[in-house]
Amino acid sequence: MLARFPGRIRLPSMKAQLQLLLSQALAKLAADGVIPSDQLPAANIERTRNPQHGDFACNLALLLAKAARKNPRELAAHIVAALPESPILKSVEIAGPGFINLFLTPNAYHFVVQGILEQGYDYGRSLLGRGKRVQVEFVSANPTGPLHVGHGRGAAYGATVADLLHAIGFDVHREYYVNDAGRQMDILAASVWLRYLELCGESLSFPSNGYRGDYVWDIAATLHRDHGDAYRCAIDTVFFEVPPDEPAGGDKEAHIDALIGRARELLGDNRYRFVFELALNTLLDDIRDDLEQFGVCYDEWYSERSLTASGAVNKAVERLRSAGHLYQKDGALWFRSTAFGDEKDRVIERENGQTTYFASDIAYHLDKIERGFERVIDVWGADHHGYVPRVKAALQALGDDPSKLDVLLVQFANLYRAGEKVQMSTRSGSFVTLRALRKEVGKDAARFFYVMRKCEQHLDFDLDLAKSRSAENPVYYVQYAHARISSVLRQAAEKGLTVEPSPGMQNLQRLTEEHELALLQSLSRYPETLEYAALNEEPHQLAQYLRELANDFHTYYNAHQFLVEAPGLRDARIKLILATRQVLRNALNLLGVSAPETM
RNA sequence: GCCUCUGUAGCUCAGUCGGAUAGAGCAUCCGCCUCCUAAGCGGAAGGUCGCAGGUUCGAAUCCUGCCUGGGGCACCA
Repeated sequence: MLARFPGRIRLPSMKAQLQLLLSQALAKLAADGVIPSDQLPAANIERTRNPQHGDFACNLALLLAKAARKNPRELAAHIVAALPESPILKSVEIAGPGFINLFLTPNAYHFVVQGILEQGYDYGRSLLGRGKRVQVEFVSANPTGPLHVGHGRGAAYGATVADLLHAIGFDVHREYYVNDAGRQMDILAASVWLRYLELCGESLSFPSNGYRGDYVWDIAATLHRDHGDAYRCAIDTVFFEVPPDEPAGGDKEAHIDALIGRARELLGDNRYRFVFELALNTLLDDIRDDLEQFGVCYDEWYSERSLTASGAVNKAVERLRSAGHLYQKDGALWFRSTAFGDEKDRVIERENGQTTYFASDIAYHLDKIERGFERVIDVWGADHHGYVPRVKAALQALGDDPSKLDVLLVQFANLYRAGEKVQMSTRSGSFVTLRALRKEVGKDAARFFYVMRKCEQHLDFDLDLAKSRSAENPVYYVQYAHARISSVLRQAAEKGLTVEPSPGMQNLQRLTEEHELALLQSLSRYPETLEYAALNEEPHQLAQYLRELANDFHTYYNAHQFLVEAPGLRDARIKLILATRQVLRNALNLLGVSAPETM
């Protein structure tokens, strides 16, 4: 669905047009021998903060002065002289130590409105990524319980990064790695079975290390409703010779492991498998549904178990072995990851013969590379950061380029209600689920708030603010701008005022008010903002931009009437706000936030 | 102890891979609706960019050291 590859040729953005002019100037100077022709720098320009410095400023002369053996101002004069003519360039000035300040014509901005109206949904999108294949793996929470608010941040962040990359022309593959193997899943299966036994009327002491959430009861109830006593065993046989639990002075791990073993033994393979699958599928369905309602979709759900079944894990282990990176110690099989920068070696296969989670992960990442992704992005919780060096070490040991893998670490999100931090703990089961958060603040606010901060920042999520229908709430603020424009357009239609269908330039030249120029300037910034946000995996840049754009619009709204008598000016203003609405839509859409027509 | 993220206005945070006078939103104070949604707008005030050195034309940004806070250092996933 989202894999649709952008087909339409887009106009270069305002910034790209200027950069082209500057690189042409540089090429000319290089040909004339004014500057060294080797390693020409990219023609970087930036928006100025001070309008007296023009619309864009360029520091090329400062950067090249040394290599050209000229003083910066002199070199700047050469660059300016070499600049080709352009209809968007009004004037050029050399300022300060050697900055080249570029002043644009009013028409340059009027072209922007025209471009937005012509390109619509595609405005801001580009082909920069050249269809390069990128995989983005995110959330990948264990299906041992519903998603909580921490996963929510990874979901919003990962989905937005993927959408941003797609928007600038990458071929993006979104993937969820399902940890459907391993001990945690067995603990879940055992927990469900024990709750089921309780529903059958058995009384028992629930293991301290088992899963205690209500959803475990729900799955057990399903099992009991559909299958009656078919999975029931006498409680004495279940706990017979099981080592004591922690509260009874024993070891909780040994206790739960023994219970898992007993479940397998008493139920037999088929019946155990059934309980296990019921639990897994119920939770996976729940997670899938949860994410879907959060506007987060995947191209693939990749099963950890399939890696073992297909022999991929063994293959990865064998490749490491034959390359001489494995050794035996203390009965276990170790990977010498320290040879590739990790701080200690890691176990691949445990003493009991089972491969570790790490072994699966090596196989998984090897598989990602083998599937032909030129770039692999993993979005992990920051608590997993210690895991990065060993995965990269494995890729390197296998002869792959570890720099293809980019691990983005997302810091924790704390919820605040009435100024107080909401206490959460997995152990007590008191964590807040993503579903509950969505129900409380809505999808739009949740998506927006999650990506408002850069991912390495701890996020303080103010629930009251997210719910408030006021100007302080950035989501409402931005959405309100969209609704306001829609409202104006409705009234224009009611009054029978039509907009010229052609996005022609004539009337746009009437846009000369200060507020209009500010709005035009913001609209022109959208493509470069999107590109920057995507390349740096920083959705918050887009959120920030939306607030600024909405602010420019609200200011304009308060200062001027749009539906004025003069038809030419009215047409121009309507086009301007139409363009504004389009950009608001495009950006909100990329963040997974709706753009309402009314509020 | 080691690794990692963080420290910018009273609070929450931006700051475009080194640029010109460090920005925004809250909160505080002062203003703006007979007018397209006041869920809005304008203005004022607010700063030793954690601290100390270094790199250079130029540092909130890069390097080193120290301090503060979060997280991580399993034959768990």
